[in-house]
Amino acid sequence: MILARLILGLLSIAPMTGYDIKKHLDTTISHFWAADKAQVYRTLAGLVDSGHATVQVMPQEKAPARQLHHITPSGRALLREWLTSEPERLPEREPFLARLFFASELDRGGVAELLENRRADAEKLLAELEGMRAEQPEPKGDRGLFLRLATLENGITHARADLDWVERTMRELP
Amino acid sequence: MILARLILGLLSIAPMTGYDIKKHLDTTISHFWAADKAQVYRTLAGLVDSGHATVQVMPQEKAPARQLHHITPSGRALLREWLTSEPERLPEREPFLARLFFASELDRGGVAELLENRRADAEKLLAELEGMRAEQPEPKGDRGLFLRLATLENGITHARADLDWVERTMRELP
DNA sequence: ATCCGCATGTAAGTGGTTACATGATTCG
DNA sequence: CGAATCATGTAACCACTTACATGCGGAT
Repeated sequence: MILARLILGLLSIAPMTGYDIKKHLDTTISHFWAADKAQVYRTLAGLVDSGHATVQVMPQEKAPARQLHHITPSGRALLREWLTSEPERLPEREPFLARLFFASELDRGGVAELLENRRADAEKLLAELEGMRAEQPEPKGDRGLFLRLATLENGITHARADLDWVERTMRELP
Repeated sequence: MILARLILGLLSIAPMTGYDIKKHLDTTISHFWAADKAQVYRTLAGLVDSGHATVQVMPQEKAPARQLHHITPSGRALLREWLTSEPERLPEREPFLARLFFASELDRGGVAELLENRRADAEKLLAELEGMRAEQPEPKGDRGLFLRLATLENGITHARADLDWVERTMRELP
């Protein structure tokens, strides 16, 4: 459902193939949504079936024909409707916290190791996100760009918070 | 998979019924993992099938018999193995950020509303988590309790970070 | 030679959600 | 009198993942 909206959002910017969409998902969108290609192709087919997108076949000599997808007016209407509808909250799912919750089955060293590994991961993630942001231009009043950057800032804020938390927890571990 | 481990974790503390497990999931565990009862019962049956748990039927007069589940040695071994195995990272999925990314389809007022709704939600979540923590005792050197509280602290840290971020974003929105 | 990028998809399986189904007891 | 709590589960569905399958061209 949300993937369908995300794809409509991308198609609202420009017509694209499944392959193009997958590339966007893996780069600019990766810090807040993941989807694999099987699902992208399936969802895209669904959007065509329901009339929210149309396909234009572009033959190529050296590769399979590009299936260029265009958003339709009903697709654009659906996108706007989604943006103003009740926000959906996904259930929380944090495998690391699940482990930590039961980590007293391990000895103190085992717990410390679990935390140290998490600290290293958090540091790496933060560096990655900061690297991405460094590549982006300043928004300078462009609201679209500002909002796209804001999603990245959100990721950075959370990554930093997680790192702070893990360092604090390591210091205080009894 | 992770739910199976979580259930083993609970059974390692005390024998429980599916109903008991569901109650724990909805309270102490709710801030980092969600599961509905259909899935709990199915997973529990799977643990029995694979020999990681056994069932003891406790008949009652006024309600259906309690199916009390006990962890087996192989179940406990599996739990420990999980705690020390490579951490799993779930794919990111943040529907709100997905919306924000494409929110320039709306006018400035629409974007401001989206952010304000998020701010209110974040504030509510933070208050809920802080309420939960207020009910908990001080760990005083009890590592198990300290770790369970740490997972809650993690939620609070992130909720606070999100609130800061949304307030900053609202102030800077062009 | 081998891997990466381009470009399409299908098949089978797992994990998770929603709705259905039952029935006694207790509290407001 | 109605809602919540205790206590069990099944059936159907949906979303998502993993593995399979193909094939050319360009770079290392």
